[in-house]
Amino acid sequence: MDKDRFIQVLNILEKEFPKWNAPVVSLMAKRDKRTPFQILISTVISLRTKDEITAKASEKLFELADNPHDMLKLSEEEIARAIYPAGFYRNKAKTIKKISEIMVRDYEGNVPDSLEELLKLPGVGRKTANLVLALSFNKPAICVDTHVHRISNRLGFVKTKTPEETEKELMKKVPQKYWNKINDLFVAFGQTICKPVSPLCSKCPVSEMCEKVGVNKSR
DNA sequence: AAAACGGGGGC
DNA sequence: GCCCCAGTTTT
Repeated sequence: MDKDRFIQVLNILEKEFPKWNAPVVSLMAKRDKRTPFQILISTVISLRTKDEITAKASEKLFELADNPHDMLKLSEEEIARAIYPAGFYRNKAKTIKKISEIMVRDYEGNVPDSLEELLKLPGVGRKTANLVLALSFNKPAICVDTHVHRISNRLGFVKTKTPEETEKELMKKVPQKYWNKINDLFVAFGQTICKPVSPLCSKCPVSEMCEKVGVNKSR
């Protein structure tokens, strides 16, 4: 699959899943009204967690604290309780607390806006850092989660083993103006149609361009 | 009853 | 590279 077809896929998916209105991407629904801190914390909560649950857990936590200073007033137990349904709650609570501490101590309560600084934060890897850059600071970034990794490979656009390889390949092959659309569209697409197991190829709007129609497993 | 879930860290 | 975190939803 060449570059033009990949972009064609993005365009088709964009019609299928209009911006801010994707069927299940509720984490994104209010993101333009969220502060960078809220987006960062939501993204931490979202690790290995569906976005509807993420959205609910985030709202509950933000009722208690929506900035790093207030967050530090909460105990780990209180944070864990608020985000409990999202899973990995103890790890995430610790991470949220540490991040808040670092923001207050080193960044005057702000979220750093460079990839290097974000990656230094505990619990923040490439996926999280890139998503924060894209959503909080409107910077071009390709956020490669399991959906982006899987779908890019299924389409045959890349042949990679790790998300990091996928990120590099996509950055090479896709013009920058499309970078921020990829994650949005592939997550919506991946959760509803191009699912990891038993994808709904018969309902897929881009099956004609897919090299793996009828696959039954992840890649 | 299993497997899967918008990863990341520790080893 | 492997294993852990974890409850809820889906198959």
